[in-house]
Amino acid sequence: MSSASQPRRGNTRQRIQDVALELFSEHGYEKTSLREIAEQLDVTKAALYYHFKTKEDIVVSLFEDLGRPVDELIVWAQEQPRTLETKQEVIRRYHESLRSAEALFRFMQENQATVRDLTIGLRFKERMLTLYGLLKEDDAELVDQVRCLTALFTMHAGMFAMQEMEGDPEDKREAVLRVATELVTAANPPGRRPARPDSAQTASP
Amino acid sequence: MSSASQPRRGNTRQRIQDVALELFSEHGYEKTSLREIAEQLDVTKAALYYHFKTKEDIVVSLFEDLGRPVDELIVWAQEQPRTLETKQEVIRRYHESLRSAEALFRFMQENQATVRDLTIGLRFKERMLTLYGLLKEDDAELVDQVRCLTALFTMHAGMFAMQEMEGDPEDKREAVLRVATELVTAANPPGRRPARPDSAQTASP
Amino acid sequence: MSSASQPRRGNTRQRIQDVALELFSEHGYEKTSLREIAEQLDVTKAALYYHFKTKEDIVVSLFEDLGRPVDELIVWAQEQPRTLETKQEVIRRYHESLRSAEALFRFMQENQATVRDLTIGLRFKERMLTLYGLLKEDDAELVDQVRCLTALFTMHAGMFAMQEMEGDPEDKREAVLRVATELVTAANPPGRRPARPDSAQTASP
Amino acid sequence: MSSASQPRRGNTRQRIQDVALELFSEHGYEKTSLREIAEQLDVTKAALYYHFKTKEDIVVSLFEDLGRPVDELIVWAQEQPRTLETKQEVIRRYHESLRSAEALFRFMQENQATVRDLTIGLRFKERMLTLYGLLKEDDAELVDQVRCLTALFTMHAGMFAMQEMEGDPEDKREAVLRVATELVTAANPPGRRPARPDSAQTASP
DNA sequence: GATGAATGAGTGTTCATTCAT
DNA sequence: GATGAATGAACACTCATTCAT
Repeated sequence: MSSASQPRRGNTRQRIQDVALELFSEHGYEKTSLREIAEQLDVTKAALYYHFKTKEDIVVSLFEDLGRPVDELIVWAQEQPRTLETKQEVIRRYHESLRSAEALFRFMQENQATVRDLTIGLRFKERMLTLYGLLKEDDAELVDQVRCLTALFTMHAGMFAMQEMEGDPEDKREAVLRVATELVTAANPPGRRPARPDSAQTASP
Repeated sequence: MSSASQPRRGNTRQRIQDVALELFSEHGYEKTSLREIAEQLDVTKAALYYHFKTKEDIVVSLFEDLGRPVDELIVWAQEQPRTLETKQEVIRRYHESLRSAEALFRFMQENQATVRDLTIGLRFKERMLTLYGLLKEDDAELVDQVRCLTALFTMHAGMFAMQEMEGDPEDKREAVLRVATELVTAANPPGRRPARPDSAQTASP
Repeated sequence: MSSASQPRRGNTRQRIQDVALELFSEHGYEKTSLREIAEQLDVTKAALYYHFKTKEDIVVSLFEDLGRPVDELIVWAQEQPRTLETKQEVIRRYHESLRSAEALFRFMQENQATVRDLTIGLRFKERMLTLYGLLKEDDAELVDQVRCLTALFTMHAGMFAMQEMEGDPEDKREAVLRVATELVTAANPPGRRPARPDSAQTASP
Repeated sequence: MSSASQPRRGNTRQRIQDVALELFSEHGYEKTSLREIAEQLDVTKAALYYHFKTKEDIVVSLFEDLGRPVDELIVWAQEQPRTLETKQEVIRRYHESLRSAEALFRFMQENQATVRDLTIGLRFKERMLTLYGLLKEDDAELVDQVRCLTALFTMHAGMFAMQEMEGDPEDKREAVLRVATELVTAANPPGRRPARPDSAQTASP
């Protein structure tokens, strides 16, 4: 029942994360200063330091909080049989995770040079490599390796690039998902014969 | 007959570009200071300002010098009939341009948030959109639009991601090219029936 | 009961203003660097920026704080009948204001070229024009207009030039006031006949 | 026969002075950089150094070239009997000198803080004191000293302030001259009784 | 008579961070 | 749970000046 205008009690940490993520993903990490964040929240810079040890720490917390679904997805996938269906499901779930943490992924996509130097850079890279490992065959040919990588990148880069195009957002999202699925399917031929992308609809069994 | 100790030759501008590009692409634009660049060249910061009006101006000059081949490619493509063969050739040539300006494209790929705020951000975006327009059919379906975008992104992102994997660099490059070609081919079906990605070999005429 | 070594009191802002005004009026605005100001205060440059947004902002604050009496004088004068007595009183009070903000006016007098480009340049000019408007008749002849302007300038320029001459400061001040009063009196003839400067003693009724 | 567009032969020194004076008087000495001057002349900064040893040297040369008439006036005046008529003539001639070197005097008027630190600062001050000495009686009372000073300042400050007012420039100039003459006349009473400013028309002998 | 290339010392400004309160 | 006041290190940039050519 608290009035809307007054600063809410215990949610400052969350509000910092929200504002920080918005600014980081909009202007970039380096170009977003703690002063800006503080001003937008109408607190002092020092207040940020009560909740986070450093600027980098804010990013780490965002990565951990918003990236959790992906980690869970990885854990799940590692318990599954490595069939094509599993892989398609990985794509589908990853696509869903991206949607719910869009700003974070946009930030990581557009600030790669920066992120690389941050502590999470390594963790992010490892995560991507793990996902990649889940998608490709162990003895996959080079072209199929590229297909798997591309499947992942499509979802990252594609989504943001698509945003500026016309069309219903849901439709665009689905198109991206379909191409990613297609790629992963093509990269995982049944036995020795490559699967037909056509047969790789988004439809789940 | 110039002494070896004083390199007061006319190549300073070029040397600045080289070092700057190396540092920009390695540590990012914001994290590379003009002091670093100057120190690595063993000149003063002020010397940089003799050759370039601002830090941003260095990037602009790099973009203009190294990006010229792509602009020429675009001019060429616009004069060609918009057949599948032309599009495949666009991919091939673009792939080749990327190779010769690898550091620049890595920089632009990994510093998107920064580049967006630079003057060249807009120009780069326009260039990508033009290329994209050259690849896709006018009335292409959403999925085919995504395929074309992905073809381009694969070459950008894929190349850098691949670098860290094992295998012969030339082989990897070729695999990337093949997937990109495949995607563009699939996005440009003959008549009304969409082509199967599988049938989209790199096969040249 | 605070220890003598750390002057971390709440007067820093004021101290910055004091030192800045002293240096600005002594060496000029451009030739006074923030480093100098900071050093003289034994704080860092960054501390200045905690209290003032920019270098110019320091000047603005000085102008606003020290110039207030003049603004009040203007408000007062605008409520009075526009008689010769009022005008003489304006001169007297303005003369008094100059005394209490001597350094500021010296700064503005000696850095006109600089001040013109500052935000306060316009405000200062407007203030002078308002004062001028309060002194002169609406349909004053050119010569009388010049007399009013000169009355004001005498107080500005005269006071600083006089400082270097010998004689009791109070006497010099009074002489300046007398000439200014004389000029304004001459510029405001009773009816059609110009008043005799002689009759314009500083003596108030 | 030289075309108007091409840089004329031997007049570069003069052109530098012209441009420099214009910029100095418009933006101030410190805010005018040699780069600006060079750019406006379409030569390099180094070219300026062929003609002038330092930036300050440009000002010195301006002061010497444009201020010569005043020095000549002083020489002339020192040979004259120190009568009121001579003094009035000094005012008249000084007024004329100001007109022909308007930009220089505007510069010196508006950059006093700067000029004070320049070599010419002292020379200018001495010149003013000499003029002042020529105008006032040896045993003049304080008020009369102020009148003489004001006479000089009116011509400096008044002229620039008047410029922004409406009215025929020549008329304004004459009004300034008249007030200055009036002041000097009032400061030089016949016998022991002070003259009335009123009786101090610009009337020439 | 002038340029091309450079320097050294400085400028105002911003930043992430600290800490006593 | 947060602030007020400050710091140290850095930054992009500008300036007057120099000198070999």
